Amino acid sequence: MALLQKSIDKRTALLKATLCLVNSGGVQSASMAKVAKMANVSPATIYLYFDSKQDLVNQLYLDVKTSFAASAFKEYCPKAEVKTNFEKIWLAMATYKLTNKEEASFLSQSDNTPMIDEATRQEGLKQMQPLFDLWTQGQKEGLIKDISPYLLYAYSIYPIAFLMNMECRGICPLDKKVIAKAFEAAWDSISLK
Amino acid sequence: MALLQKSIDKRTALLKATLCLVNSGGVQSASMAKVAKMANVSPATIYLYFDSKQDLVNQLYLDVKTSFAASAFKEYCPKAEVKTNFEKIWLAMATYKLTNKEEASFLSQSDNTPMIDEATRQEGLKQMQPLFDLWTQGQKEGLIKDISPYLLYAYSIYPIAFLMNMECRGICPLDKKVIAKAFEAAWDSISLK
Amino acid sequence: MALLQKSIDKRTALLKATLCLVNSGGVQSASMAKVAKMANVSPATIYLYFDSKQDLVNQLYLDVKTSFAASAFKEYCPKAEVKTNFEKIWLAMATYKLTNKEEASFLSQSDNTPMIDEATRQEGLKQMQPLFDLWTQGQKEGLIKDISPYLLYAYSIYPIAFLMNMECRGICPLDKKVIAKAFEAAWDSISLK
Amino acid sequence: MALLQKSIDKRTALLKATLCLVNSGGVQSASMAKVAKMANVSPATIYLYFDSKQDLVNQLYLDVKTSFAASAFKEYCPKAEVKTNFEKIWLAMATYKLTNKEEASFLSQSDNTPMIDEATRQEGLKQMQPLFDLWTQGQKEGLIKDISPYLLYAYSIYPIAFLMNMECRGICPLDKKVIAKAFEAAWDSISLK
DNA sequence: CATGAATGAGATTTCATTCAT
DNA sequence: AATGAATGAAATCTCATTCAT
Repeated sequence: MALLQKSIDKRTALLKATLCLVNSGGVQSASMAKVAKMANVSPATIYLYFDSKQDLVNQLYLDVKTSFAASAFKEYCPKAEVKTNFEKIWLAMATYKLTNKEEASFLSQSDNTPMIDEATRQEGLKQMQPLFDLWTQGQKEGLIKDISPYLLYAYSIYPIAFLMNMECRGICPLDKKVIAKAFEAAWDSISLK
Repeated sequence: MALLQKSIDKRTALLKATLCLVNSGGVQSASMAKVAKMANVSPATIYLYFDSKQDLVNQLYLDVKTSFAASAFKEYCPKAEVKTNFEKIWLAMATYKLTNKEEASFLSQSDNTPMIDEATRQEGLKQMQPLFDLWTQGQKEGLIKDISPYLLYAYSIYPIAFLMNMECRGICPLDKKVIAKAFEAAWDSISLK
Repeated sequence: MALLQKSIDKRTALLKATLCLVNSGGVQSASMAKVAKMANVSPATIYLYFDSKQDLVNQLYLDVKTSFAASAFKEYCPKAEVKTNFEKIWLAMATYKLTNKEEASFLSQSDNTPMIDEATRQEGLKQMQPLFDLWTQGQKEGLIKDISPYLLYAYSIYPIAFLMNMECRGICPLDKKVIAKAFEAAWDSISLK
Repeated sequence: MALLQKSIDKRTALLKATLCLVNSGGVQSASMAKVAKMANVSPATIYLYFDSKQDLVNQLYLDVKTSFAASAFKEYCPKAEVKTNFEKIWLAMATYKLTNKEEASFLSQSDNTPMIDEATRQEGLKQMQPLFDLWTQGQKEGLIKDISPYLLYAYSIYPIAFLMNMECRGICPLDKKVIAKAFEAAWDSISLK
């Protein structure tokens, strides 16, 4: 058990190191040697936890995406109203991205780069299922536009990533007011009327 | 003249090869050797046209961004109405991205990856100036929400990239109907009322 | 222990290979690939022991200079007479250069070439301190001309390198008689009377 | 004739550029491209004047050695006394090295480095013939020690190079007094009594 | 379980040289 | 005579991965 604990710590340290390095210089700058050094282990040790660099990055992606989804849907309540639920989820997502900038930045890189396996990406997408369900419900109730969930995602969720990037680069600070305006825009783009 | 022409051809071939390789596997997989081979020149020749790999990628970014902007603003007419102009620009952008998928895919990668110099990125941003001007005008006329241009961009322009990615991966085909719906969502997100 | 021993062996083999290659064709002809092959390791292995080619050459310089100084001053005895001491040192130096031609040849190259860092060169110079001290003592005792140590070095020590070069090129063989004459010339150039 | 003149200028410019570059970073840093640029010609032009890089360096060596010898023996008068003649030559050499530091530095590099062909080096050595003749004369007259000319050279001429190097590195400035002391040491090392 | 050492393959970049003009 | 463009070969250095311990 002590050993297992230790192992989990190392796995976590390795993922954390990878996250940090990929963020600051892309996948190419996250060499296994640097990852190992930052996680205070030997390069060889990485291969006890991951099959390859590709596997390391994929697992990181899944881990982060899962933690992102967990945060997003924590307060999701199937019985509540659609808009209320959407707002909760949207805010939770925005909050997660503001609070966990490294993770957010990594996800936005992964989404636009061939660095993650297609299969893994699909796996990550499944985590968003509750949101898709909510939209279907909203469409049935005539609250949300009857368009493809990809459009809904593109207009109501995806923009958050752009705003995050701007914030991280110091170009556009995100305070509560801006967040509120952003949510408004998100809702306006997908809601009927 | 013959010499100069030849040179321009090679430069173009090199940029084209880089574009193609970066798209299929990220910057890291676009090795100078592969780029050279695909452009049918010796690796050493690349350095007659570009200072370094970084310079090659930066110049590609600027070239593509410039061609994108040229297409986007081709029919922009300062005297026309704001919404008409915005629609023209938006459609031109969408058309460009649908017609030049490689370029579009490259731009979306560049925007979320540390592969382009910050300075070069800023340079590229300037190309979007006419759009910013249009928004300012729209805000004065009370047609467009009084929010930061970054928000406007995030909600009305940035989503196009997401839709492109989905189309490229065969997940969400973009026909005229979807495009129309997308524009609607874009306009709804930023317009007043 | 086994590991450490092995490491020292490899470091030594790499330095030895570099020495040999630099001697036969200058720094430029001592490519990392050739050094690696001659030391029976992979090129990558070199970088486990040295930071860069520059570092490799610098360390070689320091190693050789140190071993040279060790030989030179082995029998140096502060209590003995100045001339006796000088003769011992001078002969030890000449003997070292005759016995270790590769090292001697390398040192004479280093001293006239921009291949060694200035800092490293200074470091190497410190090894000659006992000789400088001896000269100072000799000057106090009125045995040695009251001139800059650089002049003393130029006339009594530096010429050995020239003779070595000639010997190596088969131009001027150095037997005991010649050595004796050479020492005489050295002493005549720096001694008073 | 105009053409010939032009050619000589270019040859000179190329040699000058090579001299400068070899001095500041060794042969390896004097790439043909850099030499061409510094001489304001195309790389291809170099090959109209020299067969190869090796040939370029060899010819530079011979040119410099010849100009050095010309200066050294300008005032040499077979009828004058040995010591007078030697002093004239020695001073002319020292003066040349002080006045033409670039050339001097290059010569001292060439003499200790495998960068010059052995054949070319021999060729250069011939230029020193008048000095060897003078020594022979001096030995006959019982003024100069009866030792190999290589010893004589090593002790009376070679040290100048060392002093030059020190001066160039700012370690040991050479004023008239030091020069006088240096000559004294030179003469003491080779003269009888 | 953990590692330091080792490496073959490959990355970016430079170089001496040639050739069409 | 002169050149700018081009290049194959090679230089330095890095990397993902393995293996003996």
